Amino acid sequence: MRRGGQHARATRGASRPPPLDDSPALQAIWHVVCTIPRGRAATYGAVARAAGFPGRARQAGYALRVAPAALKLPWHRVVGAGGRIVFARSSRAHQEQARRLRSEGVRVTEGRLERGALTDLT
DNA sequence: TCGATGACCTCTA
DNA sequence: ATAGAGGCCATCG
Repeated sequence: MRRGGQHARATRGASRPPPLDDSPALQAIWHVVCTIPRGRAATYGAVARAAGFPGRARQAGYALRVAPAALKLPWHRVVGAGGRIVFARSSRAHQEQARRLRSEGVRVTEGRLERGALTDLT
């Protein structure tokens, strides 16, 4: 992928945690997403943490965003803190995510998942 | 190089 | 419950 054709190799400072744009990092996140059991959901933060990137929830979202459709990830099982669907209520993605979750037996009301649907991946 | 922009989170008030 | 401030970091113009 590498959307803009930009190439970013370089400066892997040993001072900072490993960069996310490395394929292994993306795969680690994608893998974690695959481990979320059917009928449950995990937050972006939990996914990032489980993949070895605590505090980088935002990057978990990025990983999902750039994930090849061919991977067929259960992306709908990843939600915002507190079990909130992050997409705008009016958006197509929001409805699609709610639809998929409900089809797995998860109750979704007003963009919120029922308490208990969340798993911390620990 | 910089500033803005996100499928985000946590803490305070 | 809502709002703001900080923090995080890859991408893009």
